[in-house]
Amino acid sequence: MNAAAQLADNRRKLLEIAAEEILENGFQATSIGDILTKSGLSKGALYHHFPSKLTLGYAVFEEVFVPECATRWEPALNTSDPITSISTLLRAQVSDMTDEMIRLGCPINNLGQEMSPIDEGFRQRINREINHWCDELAAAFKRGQAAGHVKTEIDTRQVATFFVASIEGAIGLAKNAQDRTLLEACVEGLIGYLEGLRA
Amino acid sequence: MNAAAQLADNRRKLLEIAAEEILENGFQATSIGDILTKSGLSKGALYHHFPSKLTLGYAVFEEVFVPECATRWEPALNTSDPITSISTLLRAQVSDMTDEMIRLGCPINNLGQEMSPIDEGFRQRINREINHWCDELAAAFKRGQAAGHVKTEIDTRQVATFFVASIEGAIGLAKNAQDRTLLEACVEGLIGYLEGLRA
DNA sequence: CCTTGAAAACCGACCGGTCGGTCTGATACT
DNA sequence: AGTATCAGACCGACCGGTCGGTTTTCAAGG
Repeated sequence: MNAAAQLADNRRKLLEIAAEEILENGFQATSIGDILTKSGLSKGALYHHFPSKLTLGYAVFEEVFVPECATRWEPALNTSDPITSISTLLRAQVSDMTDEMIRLGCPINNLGQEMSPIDEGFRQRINREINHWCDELAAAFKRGQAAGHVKTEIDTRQVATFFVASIEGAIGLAKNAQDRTLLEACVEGLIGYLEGLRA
Repeated sequence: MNAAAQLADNRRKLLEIAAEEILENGFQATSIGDILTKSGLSKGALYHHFPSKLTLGYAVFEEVFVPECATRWEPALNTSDPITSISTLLRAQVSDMTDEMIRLGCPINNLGQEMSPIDEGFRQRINREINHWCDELAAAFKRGQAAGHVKTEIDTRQVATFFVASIEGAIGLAKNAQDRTLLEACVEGLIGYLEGLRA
């Protein structure tokens, strides 16, 4: 491996291990020392790549959590029949979730709940991302309306917001209970709601 | 004030200040030192009443957060027309929420999201409480069915679970955005869903 | 092809400070 | 006198972050 690749590799390793630790313990309770031990790298290496713990946290959010999430949801958005495609993806995502994922919940929402009230940098990043999802979802519903699959009288943006809230709430409930059946129940409730929006 | 009353008073003061700190910073990031400073009491006093920080946290949950929450929701549950009474209470609760409450979110859900994956004691307490809400809500819907106000074909327990998840998710979204209009939008979405359950 | 020099990358001992928790007394009530 | 109720000095562990020094890399000059 050449030097540039090694360099990028070390940075990536730090990011991914930090992501694991943050997902498991939250940002504040994540220890730099633990990240170093797990990665086998030194404190010098970490602080060479990231000027502070906070900066590392922002990078984890933007370079690990957000892309992960985008990959997961994109397939459902570019269709003319969003209610069907979203319902299908929803069920598939839930049944694909490991018990570990149930236990840990949504990385982005976790971070938001922990950090939004106490760090404006996190808050803005997370808020921007959630708005982005709502926008995309609302656009998908609008396309559904144009294609005649979705009732025209609904406020697409409001429906999108309610959808995101319900999903995040459902993941949170299942995380507390460590019980995927809770998540399944909520998803069926949500799908029932969506079906009510069909034209 | 006699001695016994003073004693109980000190314990209560510690509980309430600890509750404020936990709500603001989360449990792990809450410092015993800060609680002592704010209360004007000493470390000796705190560790006389509570053997550990964790025990204090459990007590805050059971003696502050849970009763607060119960007071807030009980009025909507003992009626024959739950959809109407819940919708009314929901709108009232949201418009009564201060900006501070929007910023901080739901104490119980906050604690659950932070502590459930890493402390079984918190997890069980929180899970028990959430189950209790779902039970009460489901019972209210059942009474609504018996009174002919709610569709008989719905699974009341599933609806109750979805309801709780959506509320918690909505509070979480509004907390991230620090924007009560998000909460209002979600509540209208949820009320729309409930209206669809009318017999 | 080799040497060289400076910059990039990395190392880990160390720092001040904070943490939760303990312990020894002092005080006040019974 | 004896016991419940503190007060606060103190403890070791750990925290994020710094810093002086070492190694690696790589282009330029010969």
